[in-house]
Amino acid sequence: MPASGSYDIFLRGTFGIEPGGATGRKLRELAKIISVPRGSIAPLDHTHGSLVFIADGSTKLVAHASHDREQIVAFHFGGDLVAIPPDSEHAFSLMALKDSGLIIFPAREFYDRASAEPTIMRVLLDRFQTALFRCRDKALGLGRKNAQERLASFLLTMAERLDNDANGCRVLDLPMSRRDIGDSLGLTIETISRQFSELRAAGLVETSGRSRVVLKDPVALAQRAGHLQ
Amino acid sequence: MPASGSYDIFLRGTFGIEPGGATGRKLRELAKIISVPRGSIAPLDHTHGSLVFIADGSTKLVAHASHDREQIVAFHFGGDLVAIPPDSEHAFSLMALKDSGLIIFPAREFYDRASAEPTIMRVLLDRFQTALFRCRDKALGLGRKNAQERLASFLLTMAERLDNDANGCRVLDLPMSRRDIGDSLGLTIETISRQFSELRAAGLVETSGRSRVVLKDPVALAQRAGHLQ
DNA sequence: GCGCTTCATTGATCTGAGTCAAAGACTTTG
DNA sequence: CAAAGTCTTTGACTCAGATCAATGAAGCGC
Repeated sequence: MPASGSYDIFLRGTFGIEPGGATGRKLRELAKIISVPRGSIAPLDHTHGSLVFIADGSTKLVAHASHDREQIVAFHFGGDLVAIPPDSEHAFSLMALKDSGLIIFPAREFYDRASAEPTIMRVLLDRFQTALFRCRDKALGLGRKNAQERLASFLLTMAERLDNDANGCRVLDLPMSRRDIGDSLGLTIETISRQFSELRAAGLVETSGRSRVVLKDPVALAQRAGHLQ
Repeated sequence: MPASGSYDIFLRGTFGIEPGGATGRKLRELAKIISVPRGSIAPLDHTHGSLVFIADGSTKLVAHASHDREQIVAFHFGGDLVAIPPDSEHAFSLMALKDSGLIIFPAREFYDRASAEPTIMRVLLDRFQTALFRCRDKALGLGRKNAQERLASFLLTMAERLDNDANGCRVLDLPMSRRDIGDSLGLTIETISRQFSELRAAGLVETSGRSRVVLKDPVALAQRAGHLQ
C-alpha cells in the first residue's frame, strides 16, 4: 500500500497547491488511494468516468474491441494523469505493468470541485492537450505507418518519456512485454520480434534480456520512424 | 467573410459568457476571424499551437507522415473546437471540406487569458476530454478493426455527430469524399468503395449520389462495427 | 444539354503483416 | 542449480487489403 502521503505529493507536485487548503481537502474526500500489483486491473467505476493519477509505477490503458482483440491506447508512468471514459461502444481498463500506486477520482466530481482553482484547471488542460496530441500521433502511426516505422517511433517516444535519470536517454528498460508493444502498435508479437531483429541487424539498436534496449543511432532511427527532419 | 458577430455567438454559445465583459474583450484581441473556401488550408501559425473554433462549415485535421501519406486525425463541424499542436515530428494542417468560417486563437495566450474564467476552463476541459476519447476510439479502430468494422463505425459516428435536424439520424449527407473517408480510416479509396458495396448488398445502407447515405439498419450496423451490445 | 473533369466502382494481381508451428532464451522457483 | 514455465525468436504459409488498371457515374462550365 503506498503511503497515503502520496496524495500530498500529487497535489503539490502536479498542481502546485497545498493539500491543507480548502480545495485540497474537498478533493481529498474523493480520492481512493490504492496499490495495484503488476498484471492487475485498477478497480474503476465503469459506469462513470474516472480520473487516475499514477503516483508511481506504470500502467497500460487497454481498449477492448471484442473478446480477444485489444488495443493499448496509451502507456502511463509515475506522475501521469489518465482520464478514463465510462463504458459505451467500447470498454476500457487500466492495468498495472509493474506494482503501481494509484489515486482514483470520479472525474465529474473532481472537475466540479477543482474548477474554482485556476491553477488546477490549467494543469489539467495542459495534460489533456498533451494526451490528445500523443493520441493523434498514435493514430497517424496506426493508420499510415508500416511495422518498422511504428516500432522506431515507439522506441523514440519511450526514450523521451522514460528519460528520468541521466542515462542519456539511449538506454531503455522497457516495462512492457513484446505483446504489449504489439497491442500498442496494432501489430502481432511476431512482427515486433522480426522488426527488432531488423533494427538490430542494421545496427540501430541493441537488446539484452527482455527489457533492455540501447538506441545506438537515434538519428537514423528517427528517419526510419518517418519523422520530419 | 463571416459576420464578425460570429465571435459573439462563439463566446455566448460555447462558453456562456458575455463578449462585452473583461475576459470577452481580452480574448477578442487574440481572435483572427477568417473564412476558408472549400479545399483550402487554414492559415495557422505552425511554430505555435493554435486553438480554432469552427463557426460554421466543416473541416478535416490532417497529419502528414511523409510526402504522400496523410492520415485524417479528426473531422470537425460547426460549433467544434480544435486544438492544433506546433509542428514537430509530424506536421498538421486544417483543411475546409466546405466553405467554412473559423476563429483562430494562439493557444497559449488564449489559455492564459481564459484561466481566470472557470466556466471557460470547464468547457475547454470537457471538449478536450471528448476529443481525446474520440481519438482513442479511432486508435482502437485503426489498430484492431477490419475494413468493414471501420466503415460501419464511421457511419454510425457520423450519424451521431451530423444529427443536426430532425432527419432521424439515419439520412446522412457526408461532407467528405471517399478519399477523405479512406484517409480517416487508414484504408484506400478502393477498399472504402468495396465495403460500401458490401453494406449495400447486405441491405444495411443505401447510397445515392456521392454524399447521400441512408442507414437502413443501424442496429445491424452497430454489430458489424464491433460495438459492445 | 454536351463535353470535360473529377470521383466512384469493379476486377485482377501483389504484398506486408498475420497465422500456425517449432525451437531457443530468459526468469522463477522449489 | 536444475526443472518448469513463460516470453522471444525464426521459419513456412496464408490472406486482407494495397496496388494497378479500366470502366462507369456525378457534377460543372460553357
